[in-house]
Amino acid sequence: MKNGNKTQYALLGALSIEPMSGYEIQKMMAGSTNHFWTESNGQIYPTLQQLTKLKEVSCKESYVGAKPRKIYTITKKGMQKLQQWLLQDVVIHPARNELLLKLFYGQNVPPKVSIAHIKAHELRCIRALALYKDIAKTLEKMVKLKQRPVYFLLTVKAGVSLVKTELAWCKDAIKLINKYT
Amino acid sequence: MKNGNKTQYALLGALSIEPMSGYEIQKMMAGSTNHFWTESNGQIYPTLQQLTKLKEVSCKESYVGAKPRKIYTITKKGMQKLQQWLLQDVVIHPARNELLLKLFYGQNVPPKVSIAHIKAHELRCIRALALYKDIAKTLEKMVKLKQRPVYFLLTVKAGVSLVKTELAWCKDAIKLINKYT
DNA sequence: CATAGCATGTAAACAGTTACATGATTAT
DNA sequence: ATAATCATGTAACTGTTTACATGCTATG
Repeated sequence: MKNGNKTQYALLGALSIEPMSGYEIQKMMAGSTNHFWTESNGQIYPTLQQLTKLKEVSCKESYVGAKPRKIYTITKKGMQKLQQWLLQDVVIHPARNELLLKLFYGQNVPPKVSIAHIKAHELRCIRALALYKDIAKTLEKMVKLKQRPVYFLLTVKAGVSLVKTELAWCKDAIKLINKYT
Repeated sequence: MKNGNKTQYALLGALSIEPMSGYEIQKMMAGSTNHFWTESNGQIYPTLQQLTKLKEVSCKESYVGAKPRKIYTITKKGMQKLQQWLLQDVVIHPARNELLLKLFYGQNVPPKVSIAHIKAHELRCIRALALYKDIAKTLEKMVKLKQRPVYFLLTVKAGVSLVKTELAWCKDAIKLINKYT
């Protein structure tokens, strides 16, 4: 596990909130970080084992009936590693947007094809926006009551405003295609 | 080379504009698709060889002095493959945003750390915006004169509006942190 | 008793970057 | 001369997803 591996930091971060099992980390991420970070279980389980070996997390098995659950807790060493990473400059890694790639080469197909791609994207955005707005509203109240740190709210707000911008761009883009093809 | 490999489509698309060498494809992408798509030379050269084997591009060596340059041209077969891909629904692959990940776990470090990350992002955005705006202005004129398809303009406009939104979000985010920590 | 969800894990295949290697050409 | 850039390519490493395998538990 090299230093560039970000899965480890995502997991340490999750465990900095509270002790969790691998499965719970997955569910937690699905409901909160999914729009800017995902991890597959093929990454989560091996990485948790590696972090255990490095003593950056500790593992306690608890049983619900005969069913074992491994609850991981971040250690002091793990916490220090997480903090050290948080202090470092953000590393930008190039984005890949398949929609924009297809539109860029849209000249090779009829305009209605590109318009259909944009309309499909509009739908995805509308769905995402509804989701984020609910989460943002709830978080906003909790932040004001100091029941939750402001940091979660920031990321949701980023999601909301970016999706709104994309929606406006979709409308604009369709108009442009209709006008100039 | 499986069907999911998108590098091949990015290259076929590039060659649908005009015949180019691998090096020129790289340069072209650096100046136009970089904000939504990049390819490294470790991907470009092998993929061009595979596409040649599949007869989706043809290769002609030209010499500038003793220096060989391989100019690739898209074939009918390659064009059909590109079009078929353009017709297919856009496949969304999960985004990864390290800035938002670090902010999400910002509770573990002093607020000034998160604010510094956001300010660094602001700088990146300002630089990107200046770049995109120039390109957008030029393209806009060319589109109106029908000297260039509208599709390039769409992707730059997406870049401009997203970066503007990010800039506004940065200001908002810093205010929120200052208020609630 | 079947099905969905809980829970953990592995292996294979694929994707992608980085560093290295090579050598010509152009500009200073 | 020497540095930068043009130009092509390979190999090693790392990262990531997908599909598979396993088996328990709760619900209708």
